[in-house]
Amino acid sequence: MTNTPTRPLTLRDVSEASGVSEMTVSRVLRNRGDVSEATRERVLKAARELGYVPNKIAGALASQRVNLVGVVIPSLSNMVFPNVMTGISEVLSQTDLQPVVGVTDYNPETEERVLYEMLSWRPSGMIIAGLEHSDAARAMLVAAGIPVVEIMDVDGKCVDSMVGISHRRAGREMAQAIIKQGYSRIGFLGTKMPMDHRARKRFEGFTEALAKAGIEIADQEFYSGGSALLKGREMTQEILERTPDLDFIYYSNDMIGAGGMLWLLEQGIDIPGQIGLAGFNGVELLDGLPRRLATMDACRKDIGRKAAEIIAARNDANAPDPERIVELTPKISFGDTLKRY
Amino acid sequence: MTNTPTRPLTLRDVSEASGVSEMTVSRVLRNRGDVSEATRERVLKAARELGYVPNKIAGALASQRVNLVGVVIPSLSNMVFPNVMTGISEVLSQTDLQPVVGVTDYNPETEERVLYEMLSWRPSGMIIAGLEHSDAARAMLVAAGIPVVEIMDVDGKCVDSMVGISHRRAGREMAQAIIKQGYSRIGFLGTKMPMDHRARKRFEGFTEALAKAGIEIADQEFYSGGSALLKGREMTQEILERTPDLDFIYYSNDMIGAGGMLWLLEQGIDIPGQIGLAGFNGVELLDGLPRRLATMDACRKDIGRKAAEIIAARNDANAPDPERIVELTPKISFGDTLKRY
DNA sequence: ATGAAAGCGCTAACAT
DNA sequence: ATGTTAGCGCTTTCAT
Repeated sequence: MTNTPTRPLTLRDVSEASGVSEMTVSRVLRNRGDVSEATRERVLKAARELGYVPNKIAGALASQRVNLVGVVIPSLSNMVFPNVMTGISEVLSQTDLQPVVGVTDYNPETEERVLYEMLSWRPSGMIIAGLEHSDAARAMLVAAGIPVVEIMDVDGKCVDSMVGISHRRAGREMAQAIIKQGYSRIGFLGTKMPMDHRARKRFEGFTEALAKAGIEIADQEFYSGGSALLKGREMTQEILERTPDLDFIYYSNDMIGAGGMLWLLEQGIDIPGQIGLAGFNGVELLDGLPRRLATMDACRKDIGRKAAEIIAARNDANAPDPERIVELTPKISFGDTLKRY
Repeated sequence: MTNTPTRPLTLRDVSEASGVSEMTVSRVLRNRGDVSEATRERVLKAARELGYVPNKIAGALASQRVNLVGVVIPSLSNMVFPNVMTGISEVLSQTDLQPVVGVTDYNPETEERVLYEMLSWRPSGMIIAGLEHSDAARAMLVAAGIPVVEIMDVDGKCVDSMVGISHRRAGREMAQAIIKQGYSRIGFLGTKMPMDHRARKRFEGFTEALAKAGIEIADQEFYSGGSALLKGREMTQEILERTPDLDFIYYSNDMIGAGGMLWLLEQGIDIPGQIGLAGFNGVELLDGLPRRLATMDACRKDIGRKAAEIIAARNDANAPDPERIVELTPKISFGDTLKRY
């Protein structure tokens, strides 16, 4: 503030400026231990006037404590993970912990690298999307010796703890609801992402439940890249040209579902009478569409919140040990695109 | 890998396991200095088998170098900043620098806190959205003595460098295009966010250009919260009930513009004949809508890329000094909702 | 090509 | 209530 330092300021600078030992300055700045109000103010004043910003690197090394929580997610380009982040932030902001985000692009090697980088900062906890990781990644997570919460999915084994929904079950339940409403010529449109294990599990659950009712997917197609809304529009047209007698389309996410819905409405097709539609996610973004798409909420914010609570509890010596496995249960919203009795 | 350590591993552990001094282990792990191939391999093997992850905290303290770049942005809940992040990541991934994201929720106090936290980790550079910051925040940025790039906006003074577009000009140019096409009863629908200075500047540029043509905004309204698409729908209905003779609506972002468009199409209103529409941002997300909304690309990814390039160059002693001020120039896409000759 | 010593800027633990 | 000492786990620098 007073001058432009060429060298970053240290505790020592504040100590000298205030005439108080480094240790006491440190105490004041961290609100730790007893410090008289007088010294306290002198120190604060000096720190403020110098524009001192503590060096957390040194602090972390000395205290062996880092108030960072690593969050490893596959993508930021749909609303799913930002919503999860919101839940995480809401909870962590009540503690002294801070989230640090890393993005993997659904790439296992990138995930490994991101994880390695994060762990090398010795965070207090780790939140990571999915249950599928390379052996090396899993080994790192174990060796880190910190609380690890794997999120989004509970269909599998976790390293330490997990919070999520069963995507297999989600797929199954949607299939059951569709069958129950009398649909039988069912198509599927999804993303071509071999590494999106949750989408895969939903699809598996979906086909499995159909099979149990003696129904097979009548047609299906997978896309990659491009605007989801546009892809939904295009693919819906294509699949119906190829298989005109479909009476239902299940989409792997709400965005392509919305694209399909808009196209069908333009064609004057009766939804959900002539053809029914459902997506997945419960994207608030789409609330303003002409019809509400049938969907299933993935509990994104709750997942983030719960995961952060687990990390926070495990970092708090006084807190009771939290549950290690938390399964949330999404429910179907029928919206306007899935018949109901 | 071999056993589950209760204490994090250190260089010393690798040193002992490989029978090589800590210093040499450090050299191997960082690919620095001359190390014989033989020792090199012994060290790598030991490190791998132990599952050693270096402690960057100690490394950073000793070397006085942190390969982190702080990125401070207001929000993750629309696609704008994720797009910026993509550009930043693309460039930084070619260097040894890593982005660390902080979110301010358009709140100056939060921004100050996030900034303080980040700077306390002594990052190698800082990218921060906007030119408007509290005095304290600005002082911290200056005192940090690191490259700082303020992004998104160039209408103002920067601390150190800036990359963005002129939102005032963007608003002006949209107004001029609208006038040129003969529209004259113009309404505005926007977000109520006093801290979104860029939206404010666009609005100011817009009204200013209208004024120059002797036109005043015929009606306007601001909203906050909720689904943008839905708000666009509702507000469009409201503004037209209140002011039925509007022949154009300018929206502060594409999402509410899309909501408005959908509603107008449902009403059977002729777009862009009876009423023209324009938004702002160029959201790819919306490509699949029945009509393409007129808009202006905010150059989000390029802004991220350019900002990261500046940081990277300034961290590279061999690189030439980059330009400190970069103004990108968005252009209008007329889409299907703004008449053209 | 390898090692030894010093110290980065803090905080824990122990005085006083 | 305040100060002193000894590291935290690395890297820099200087030997060898």
